[in-house]
Amino acid sequence: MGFAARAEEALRQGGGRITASRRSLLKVIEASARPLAPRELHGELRRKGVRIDRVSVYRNVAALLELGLLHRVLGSTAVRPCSDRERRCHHAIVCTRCGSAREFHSEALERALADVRRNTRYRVQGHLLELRGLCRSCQA
Amino acid sequence: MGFAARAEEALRQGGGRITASRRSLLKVIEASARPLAPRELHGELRRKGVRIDRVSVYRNVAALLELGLLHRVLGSTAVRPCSDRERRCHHAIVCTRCGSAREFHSEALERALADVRRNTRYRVQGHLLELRGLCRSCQA
DNA sequence: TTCCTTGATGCAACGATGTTGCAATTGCGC
DNA sequence: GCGCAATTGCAACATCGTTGCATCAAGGAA
Repeated sequence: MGFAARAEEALRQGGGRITASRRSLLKVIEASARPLAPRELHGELRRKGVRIDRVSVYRNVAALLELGLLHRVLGSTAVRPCSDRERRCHHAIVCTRCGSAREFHSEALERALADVRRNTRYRVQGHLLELRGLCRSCQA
Repeated sequence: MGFAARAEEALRQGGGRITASRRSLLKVIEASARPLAPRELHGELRRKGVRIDRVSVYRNVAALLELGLLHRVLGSTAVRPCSDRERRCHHAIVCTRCGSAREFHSEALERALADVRRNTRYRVQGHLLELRGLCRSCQA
């Protein structure tokens, strides 16, 4: 199931409504190969002729983050759809040139993190992890 | 060598000058147990009677980041001193309650990251990693 | 289909944060 | 001390995100 469809379902289940602007927003997020910041989302929508206020973009992005449907790229306000099978711990690698993102999962990494968790005096609640690099096509 | 001393040395080597406000800023950063955002640094300095403009705080923080003397906490503008032995790859764990930060190093983690690096089609350039949790005293 | 409730939107105003240009100041090598 | 250039302070500006409130419209009920 695509991101937009999943999001609509989740919004509905939370007592939300599916408006035209919302649908357009979800479509833009789904269609983008790279994470987009609220202002970029707004610009993209306007370019497409969708008349939507930037406030609504902010509010919708906030709602989608709240529902766990979006991830925020570390150190930026850009967001991207969470992977479909979100239960496992996923991390992302973001292209420093074009901004495209891919999620990955590594058992070894999970084990190493669990290790760190055990060896610290902190009570670990979570972690932020993101790789940076050049994607396949940007390596040319 | 403390952070302030290291920073003064690095600034001097880069052709910089050591002004009174700079010295105070470095002292505040060094003395703080937790990462501070520019506006917090400014507030702290004013509270101490140091007359400094917020613009100067921004410019100095930028310079120190540029020199690799400060780290920025992920997802915030707060900064903290880099560890003295900065050559090894260090990561931080930040207390979600009081904001205090500790650096840590894990061989297993490094190995796991190297593993991920090998298994992706991206040409990895770097990574962002930070743990979140409760420090010893905030667990009470 | 039409009505009605209430969530969603647009607008305007505001607040916080960070930046830039420029004149005045001051560190520091001479 | 002197003078150059780095640094600072000030003011104005740009960006980004938020809030209050009146209006609109989604979608369930009749």
